[in-house]
Amino acid sequence: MSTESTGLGEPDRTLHLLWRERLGEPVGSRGPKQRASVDAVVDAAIAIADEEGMEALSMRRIAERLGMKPMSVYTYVPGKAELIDLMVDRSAGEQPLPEPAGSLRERLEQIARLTWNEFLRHPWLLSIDTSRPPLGPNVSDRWEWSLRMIEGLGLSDLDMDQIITLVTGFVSGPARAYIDAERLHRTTDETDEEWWERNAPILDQIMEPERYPISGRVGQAAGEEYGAPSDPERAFEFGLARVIDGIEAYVASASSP
Amino acid sequence: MSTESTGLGEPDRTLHLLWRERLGEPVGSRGPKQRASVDAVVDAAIAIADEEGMEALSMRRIAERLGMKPMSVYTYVPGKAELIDLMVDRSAGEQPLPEPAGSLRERLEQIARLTWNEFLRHPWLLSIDTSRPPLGPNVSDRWEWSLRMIEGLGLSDLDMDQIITLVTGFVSGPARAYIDAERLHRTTDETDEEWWERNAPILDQIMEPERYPISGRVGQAAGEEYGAPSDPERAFEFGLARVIDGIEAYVASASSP
DNA sequence: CACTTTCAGCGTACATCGTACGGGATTATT
DNA sequence: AATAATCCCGTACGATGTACGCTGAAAGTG
Repeated sequence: MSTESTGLGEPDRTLHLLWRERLGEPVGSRGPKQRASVDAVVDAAIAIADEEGMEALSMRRIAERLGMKPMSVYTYVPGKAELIDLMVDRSAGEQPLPEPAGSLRERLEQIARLTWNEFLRHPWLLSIDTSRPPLGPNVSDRWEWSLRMIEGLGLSDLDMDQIITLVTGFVSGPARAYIDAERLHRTTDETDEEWWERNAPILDQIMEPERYPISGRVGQAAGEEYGAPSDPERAFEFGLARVIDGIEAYVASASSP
Repeated sequence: MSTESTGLGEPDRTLHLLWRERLGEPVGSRGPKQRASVDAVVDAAIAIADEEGMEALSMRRIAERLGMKPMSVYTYVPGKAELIDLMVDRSAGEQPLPEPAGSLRERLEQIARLTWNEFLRHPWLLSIDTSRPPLGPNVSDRWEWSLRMIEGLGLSDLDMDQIITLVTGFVSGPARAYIDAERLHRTTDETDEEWWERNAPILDQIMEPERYPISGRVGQAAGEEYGAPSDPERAFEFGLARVIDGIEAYVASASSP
């Protein structure tokens, strides 16, 4: 139930693993051939996390998937903490990063949608504490790309940093809601209506309606409009539009005087 | 109360625990006196999570803190999952919810700062999947209060819902960064400069500067301005101002025509 | 060829976790 | 006094991450 974190492993060891492709492999190793590879381990881990969630990810399950015994995984990866860093960086490299083009609004939307897509592909990213992201090649490339999208607008370096942080940070909220709703539908056979019919009697008995007039009204309106308790995709579009409006206004006022 | 209802499963149990105070206790229990209480368990759990983080929270540690044996905790709480729901709802009730007053901007700020404070008091809230919040009394009160803060502006019910979601959702990003930075300072004896001096040589060797011109420039500018790798409190203020600007513009356009 | 060095793979073991089960101790009701 | 309910806890099970050290395969060296 508790969340995993990035950046917990040995920095030295982790960095060398993250940048292994651009560093060149150590040549002339003596022992037996490796049966697998770091990439195979990371792929297996991501596959498990995608299919069954982060709580199902264990070193033993990874080994099983690769046809090895548990301890053999440690031949490729120092531990679980470092493996998670590798998973995050690998996920960050899946989508192409197109050359900057279009209006500011279009560019910020592109950044946000890229992040959105990544969360939908790999829901487990949301159960990971990525506050201190691993400084791997793909994460770094993506950061550079994001900044390049808003380069040349007359913004200070600090403003650029804060704007990108705001846009990408915003996405996690609605993405969480989306993933959660989807998982609920997949896990249980219950429809939203059935769930509501099962819980409503208890809530009716417990929550005095006169204490929650606005929640009640808003909740009902939302339910009728969405045909569900929530519509995260819509929340994403709504929030994104507001955030970009705010940023546009700021850029206009910060670059003109 | 002792009905082993086949129709109602887990949510039933959790809801009754959450609303236990307003439901009234079952009177005339036969067995031995209880040595502790649900509140004592929840308090102990929150204390542990506050002091040592979510990963240190275990049923055994809670028992230890209460002077009982591990399995006795299950007398008060069905399991760890339910306990976490109780922790979240209890945390939501710590701060007073003042009557709505002031401009829209001031009100939205108040909502955001309340959320911000809550995350700083209880950092473990950030390592919890709160996408489907427990429908407890404090969480419900807070939701109602938030909606009441923007009632009467001519907004549709859906817009109200989405605006509150946006404002509170935004906070988690910078709060995560803040907590993480603070934890890093407390955990290690290293200053930011020492950390950088230790990692810079590796990064210099690995990351070709010509591939990351903007990141390099922005990172350096930020470092010099903040005297640290980041300044989450500033990011919070910056982002909040943008988000509210965007919402204000929307409210003006949505309520006038 | 024989011999040495190195390292992949894995068997075993340990501490820690959540919690199912069932039994003794304690109390209020009958 | 008998009965029924209920707290507390001893024991145990399966799962987790991973430390340690062995075995045998492959490469380098003579």
